Amino acid sequence: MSHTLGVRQAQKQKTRQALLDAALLLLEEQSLSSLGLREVTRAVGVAPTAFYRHFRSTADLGVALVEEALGSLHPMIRTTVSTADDSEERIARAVELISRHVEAYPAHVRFIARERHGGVQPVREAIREQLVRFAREVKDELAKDQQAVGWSEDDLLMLAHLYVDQMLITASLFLEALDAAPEERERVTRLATRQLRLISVGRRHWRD
Amino acid sequence: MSHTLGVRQAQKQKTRQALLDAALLLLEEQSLSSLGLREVTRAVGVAPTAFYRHFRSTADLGVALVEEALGSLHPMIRTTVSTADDSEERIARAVELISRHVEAYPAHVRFIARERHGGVQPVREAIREQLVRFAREVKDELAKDQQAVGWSEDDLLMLAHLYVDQMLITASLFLEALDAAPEERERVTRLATRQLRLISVGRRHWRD
DNA sequence: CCATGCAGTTAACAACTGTTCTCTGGAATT
DNA sequence: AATTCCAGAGAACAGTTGTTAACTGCATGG
Repeated sequence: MSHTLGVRQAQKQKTRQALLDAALLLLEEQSLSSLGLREVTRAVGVAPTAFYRHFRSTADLGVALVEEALGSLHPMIRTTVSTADDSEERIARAVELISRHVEAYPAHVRFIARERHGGVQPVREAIREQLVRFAREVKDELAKDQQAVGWSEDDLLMLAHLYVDQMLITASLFLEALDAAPEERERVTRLATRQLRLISVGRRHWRD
Repeated sequence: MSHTLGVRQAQKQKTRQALLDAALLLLEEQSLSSLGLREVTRAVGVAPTAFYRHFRSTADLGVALVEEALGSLHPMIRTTVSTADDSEERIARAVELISRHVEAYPAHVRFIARERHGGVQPVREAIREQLVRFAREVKDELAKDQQAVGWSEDDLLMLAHLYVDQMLITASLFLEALDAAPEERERVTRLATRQLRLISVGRRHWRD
């Protein structure tokens, strides 16, 4: 806001972003726990020691990637779930939204799916933390709906987590189908749609 | 069956199992894609080159671990879902069964959760293949139930995948809660129970 | 009993890793 | 205009990795 940051810091952020981008690319066919510091700097074209100017370790870089990746997932999840009442068209729209997001940011989706249960503890925790935040937001969104009158806070949070997990599973399926035949993507769409539908039916008849 | 296998092959299988065990132990705090061949042999106490007598690569060892880990998950999933009609007590029993399994084979559960979306393609495919098999079996089990009269094959398979995924999510939550306070495990139990309950409600009111 | 098979060993290789210390050029500050 | 600061370079380190080749000892089958 105050002023455009100097040439110095601009260049620094530029190489920092280059490191993040290169890492994300390399992580398409390996996990973070095997990603080497030199490997990343080599891909960017800077000296290995330059890495330390930006990150303490590759685990540290991983945590930064969590922020970036879930920063892009955030608006997607909000939009998806805020329109997640039961009507058939809205479920279809939610699935479509997930599909589009996977096409737009495949590397981000892959990273989160892979490192959520991956071998680097700080990264796992960062992801878990963010997903808990998301679930809470989803819960707040669900609470606004008229369907939620008889629901306890705990039950709403339970449903929210179900939605968030289901969303990640669906995104992961779309990811696997990315370079497959279009009919495969159609299959995933229909599967995800019906699973969401079943959850919605359960939600509608919960208070019995 | 035919005859007890010779001293030679017995010893071979013994070190092979030792390699698998050591690998599983090392994989508690890293992913397969960073697991080194020498690391494993060092832990067992054999020469690095001995590794090649049993596995082509660590990826190959990973595929073998999939067989082992899902071999132990197999009966668990069958039992869980075959008793998965709607009654409250049976849901509770299923969750209890998952919890017990995680306590009995934490390393197996961790391995599957971690490598399902991990960085080693052959292992990912092996896991996916096995889970599809499981889902098919679960589908067949569901088809036997009286509730399944109006259901199409596709819808049954859809529900089966939902159950399988939910089971893995729950197992993973129990795993994280393993060395936490007992109250945390109780929280996971109640969460998983209600999520399964919601799916059951959706299942009961599906044909509307 | 002797010859073969084969699980595991030893040694060596080129390549790679993370981390340290020292240095440099140019932007930022005074 | 002079000084400080600091992102990145360069070189070197001890340690690691996967893979090769040639070997040894012992259980096995003829």
